[in-house]
Amino acid sequence: MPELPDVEGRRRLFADRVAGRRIERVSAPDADVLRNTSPQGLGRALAGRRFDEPRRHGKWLMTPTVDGPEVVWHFGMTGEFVWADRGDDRHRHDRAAVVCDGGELRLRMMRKLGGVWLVRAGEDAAAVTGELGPDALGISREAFGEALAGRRGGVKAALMDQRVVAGPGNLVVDETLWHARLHPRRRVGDLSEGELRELHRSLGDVLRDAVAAGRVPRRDDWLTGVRDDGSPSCPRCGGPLERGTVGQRSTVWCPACQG
DNA sequence: CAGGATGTTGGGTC
DNA sequence: CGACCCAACATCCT
Repeated sequence: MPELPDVEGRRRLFADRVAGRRIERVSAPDADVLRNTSPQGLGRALAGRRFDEPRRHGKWLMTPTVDGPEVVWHFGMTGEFVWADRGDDRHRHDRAAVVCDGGELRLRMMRKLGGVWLVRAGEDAAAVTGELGPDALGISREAFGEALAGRRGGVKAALMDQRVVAGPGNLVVDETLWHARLHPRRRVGDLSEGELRELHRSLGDVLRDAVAAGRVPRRDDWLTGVRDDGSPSCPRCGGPLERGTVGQRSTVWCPACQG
């Protein structure tokens, strides 16, 4: 699930339940999800410290400790946080846990595509995340225009590129293009000023509603609610939706609405 | 059994 | 360098 709204939901869980807690130790039955450290290394770096307020950039979550190192999380396609009582039975996909006073934070992740990184004080989380464009949530019309300026490829590929704007994933991008009535294969350079404005507005609408839901919601009046149907119909015009591959990703769009 | 799934990286080509 | 394509990663589901 994890696209920007899903990661924002995890950030909120962390802020509500984990920030301020004293860290006792780390356990990682699947040590390979710790990408640049070991269970022992992470435990030594964190034990005795307290988590500070988390922040998010795109699909990345940064959870600093007070005056100490920070932990950087990426959820891949299947990762989530679970706040559990200490010692509760582990789910088979609980890959790592940070044991705190009063509970433990689990990283539950079926496919191990995400991971956990340790960023020591003085190091830069950007070395882990790589280059990221401006966060897509609340991005201004001006910053959005600058991010897309000079792009020669298709609009779906551009919005999926985390170096252009950070946060949108496959579902959010399809949803945004459907809201904006733009075909996913349109070239960025061919979009009119009005179409760019509509694209920016749609991205904001989709992200705002999804963030409020704490995840990308399945809604009957959105593409998300029908895109997995056998023969999906457009929630707007009722016509048949089309499926294909755009920008190397499975894509759904309405051939009647999206010109 | 084959193929696909909300993500990213690293390789290669033009 | 930019755009695009593919394979790989790990696991479950249809």
